[in-house]
Amino acid sequence: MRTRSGVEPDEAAGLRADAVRNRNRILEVARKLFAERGLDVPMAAVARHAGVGVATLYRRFPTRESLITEVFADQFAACVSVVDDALADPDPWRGFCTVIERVCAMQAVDRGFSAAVVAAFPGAFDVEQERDRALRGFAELTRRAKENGRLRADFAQDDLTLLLMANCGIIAATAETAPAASRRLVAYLLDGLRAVHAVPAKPLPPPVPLSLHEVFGSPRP
Amino acid sequence: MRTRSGVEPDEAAGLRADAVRNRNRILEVARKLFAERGLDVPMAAVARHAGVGVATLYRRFPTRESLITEVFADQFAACVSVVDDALADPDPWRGFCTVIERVCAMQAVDRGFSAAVVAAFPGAFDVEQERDRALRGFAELTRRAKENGRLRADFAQDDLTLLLMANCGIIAATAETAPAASRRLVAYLLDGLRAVHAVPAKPLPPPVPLSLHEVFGSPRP
DNA sequence: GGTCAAACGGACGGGGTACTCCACTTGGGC
DNA sequence: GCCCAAGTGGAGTACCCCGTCCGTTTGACC
Repeated sequence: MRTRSGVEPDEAAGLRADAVRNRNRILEVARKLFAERGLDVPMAAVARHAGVGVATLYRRFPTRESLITEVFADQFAACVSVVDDALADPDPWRGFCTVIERVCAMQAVDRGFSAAVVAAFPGAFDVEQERDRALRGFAELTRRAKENGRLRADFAQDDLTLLLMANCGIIAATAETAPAASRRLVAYLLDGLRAVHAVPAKPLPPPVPLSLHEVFGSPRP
Repeated sequence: MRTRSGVEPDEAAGLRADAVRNRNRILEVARKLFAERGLDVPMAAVARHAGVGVATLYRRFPTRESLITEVFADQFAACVSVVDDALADPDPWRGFCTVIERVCAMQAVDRGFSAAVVAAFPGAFDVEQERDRALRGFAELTRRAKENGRLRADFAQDDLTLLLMANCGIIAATAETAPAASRRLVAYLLDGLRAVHAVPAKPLPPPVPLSLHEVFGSPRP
């Protein structure tokens, strides 16, 4: 798993020593606040908790999104490697389940990450790139799992998004029980996603094309 | 289904004619705005669209919650009768499915109602009472459906809440496609809820006690 | 140690929302 | 038609949040 700890490689290059220190404190604090309270923590609160003026925060991260994408870069990278691991599993169905279980679990312990996954900023180069890579990998995984006969054939790519949105809903409405609640939802869903050879239930309603960032598209006239 | 149209029975009693008129316009407008934009529409916006001063709005509905509960009273009542209908169905599993499908569909066409169901204000006499009645009916329904062997035995009461929260998550993250997306989620979930006689999947994680209003419990220090 | 660009912090203007106050208007009983 | 309590609208207050500006401090290179 690729990580960002150690000497900051790229973004912090050329910064003065105190600036790097502050930058790290900001990221650390933001990570914690986002995890606890979600993505709409006031910028001023982040600055205050980091023991830093707002100006410093804004100089390092001109927009809230830039802060968010940097904060969750590790987690997004982790998602990619979750998919990679799963692709290495000889049992594609087990791999498929693992991906969903692990990503949902990551969402459950971090309100901010949960929301970030669903919002999934267009324009954040890094994130977009990694997301696409993860999605391609996941597509391959579903292909194999269907071929293998364990995943129902009418599963659509966009159903992953559906699932993550649903999980996000549970996490948003839930406090310390989020992980347990999420696990239970996931268990039901995975059960619904199995190709059962018993009586097939009614045919599935048609798949829905879902972009991971149409959250921003809600009309506010 | 009990409805509130016609001459306002209780809440509007003793009001002057123009006051009643304004009250209705407020409710009408609020219903539309909540449905489109969710529950956090500014009170001033409601007043403006209703062609009324803010003071008028606040005199009739001192708190936002009082407005919300009044606006969605019909829908909550409709939920009760959905459950009642389902209890009348000789096939308890079909009844069970119908309840979930219909309530989720109601959520899907109304962002505000979707959020209101999950928030489900403690202290709103009416709503609390109706909710409990609906929950009791639903409990009876699940009992019968399990006895009948079509609903998996490890289904817990609180799983309904889980399901509604998940559905709410999809609706919040989705625009005009909400109903279609919701239908698909529900189909998967109901499939996962069936008692399949084929290979049983892994045992379910333990049930989670969920109150329908712990949304307000998120700590903000 | 001296220099200076980089970095800093807090004050500030702009915009938005919740809720109240008060001078004016009006419905409806007489 | 008169009267007055009920009703009304909009201005006003008190927040909270975003993002910038500017006078001051400090790290790093000489």
